[in-house]
Amino acid sequence: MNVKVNHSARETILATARRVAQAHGYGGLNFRDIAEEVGIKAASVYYHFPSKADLGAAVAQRYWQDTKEELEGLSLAGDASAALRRYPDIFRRSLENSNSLCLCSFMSAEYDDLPDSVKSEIQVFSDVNVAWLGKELDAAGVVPREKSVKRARAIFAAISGAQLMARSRSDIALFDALISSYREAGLVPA
Amino acid sequence: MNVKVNHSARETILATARRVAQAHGYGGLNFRDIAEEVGIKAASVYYHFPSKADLGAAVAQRYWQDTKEELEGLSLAGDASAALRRYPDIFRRSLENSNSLCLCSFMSAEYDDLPDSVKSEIQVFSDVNVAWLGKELDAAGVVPREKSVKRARAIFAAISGAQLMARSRSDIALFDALISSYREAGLVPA
DNA sequence: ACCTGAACACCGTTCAAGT
DNA sequence: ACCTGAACACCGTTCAAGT
Repeated sequence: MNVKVNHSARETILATARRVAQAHGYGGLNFRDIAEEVGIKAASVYYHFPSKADLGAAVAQRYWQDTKEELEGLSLAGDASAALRRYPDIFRRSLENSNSLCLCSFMSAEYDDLPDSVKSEIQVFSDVNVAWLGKELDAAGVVPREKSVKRARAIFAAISGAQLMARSRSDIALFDALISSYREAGLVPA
Repeated sequence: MNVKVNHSARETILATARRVAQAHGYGGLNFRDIAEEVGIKAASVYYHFPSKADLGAAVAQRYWQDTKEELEGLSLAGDASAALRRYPDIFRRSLENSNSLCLCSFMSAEYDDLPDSVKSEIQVFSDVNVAWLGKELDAAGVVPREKSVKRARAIFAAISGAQLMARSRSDIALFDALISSYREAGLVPA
């Protein structure tokens, strides 16, 4: 696996903005704070991203691209059942990481206040997740083929909700209990 | 049923703030816009609510109180199975109402930026929902008694997630499909 | 190519002062 | 009791100027 570490200011801005957005949302993103963390001035951020909408869209795009790569890695690491079993861990890791929320969930809440370019990038995020889940559900054969996309959406929504509820209590054990309950009920493959 | 219409400025502020918070979150609450809608000046709002934290906490408290009343009404209207069947409609109605999100979901996303007083009120909201669901699940006998609270939490989290995903697409049919999928999978009583 | 100081318009919030 | 003008701090953005 080729891990690329990029030290350019643009990449540092992107990484910082992503962290901020997962904790405070698009509305909580502000160029002055990001600039301070990166070690440049707010006005300099505009050299790399001409507007807040551009920064937000770039962050959201990178977010789904990274997730897509991670999901592809999951697929390669084992069979479909194993991949599905490990899927919730992606959401768990956000919580482990300073009680962070999925960027897509936060921005879904902020839907009314999002520029169109940001909206469409976060929709790609859920599309990527649903497509991956549908494919793995098909491969695992746990659900009739014609139901796999519908079930994929349900799993994505339910796990997003579990992460949101766990965040509101800063309680990772609650997240685990919710996933376990989804499995017991038969929504999520065990 | 005694419907009380209250015309005091305080009540009008509360109702306006609730609507704004369900669309734009706690961060999106702003005294100038609320004041304009109410017909007073921004500074006057501070007479009724000494700080934004106080307004937020009052809105969140009223929100769970109203929901509690609505749930009690649901319990009285039929047996436990019927009540459980109609539970998702509460979340559906928010979407029908200008694609609004549950206040608790929005504020769970904003957790890091919430005053403690607001945090604790929105936690009461989920407590109220989980307690009601647990009670009805027990009465309906759809799940072993010792699992009813765990299942109640799972249902609440999953339905919250469905509402969030549907909002991000402005698509009520998606909400319906998700709930239907939860029922097919056996998570939510059909 | 990349960065900055300084400024602009705007907004959330505060508070002393009004009636 | 209820409201307001005026001020403050902050934020997104611009731009001429620096290296």
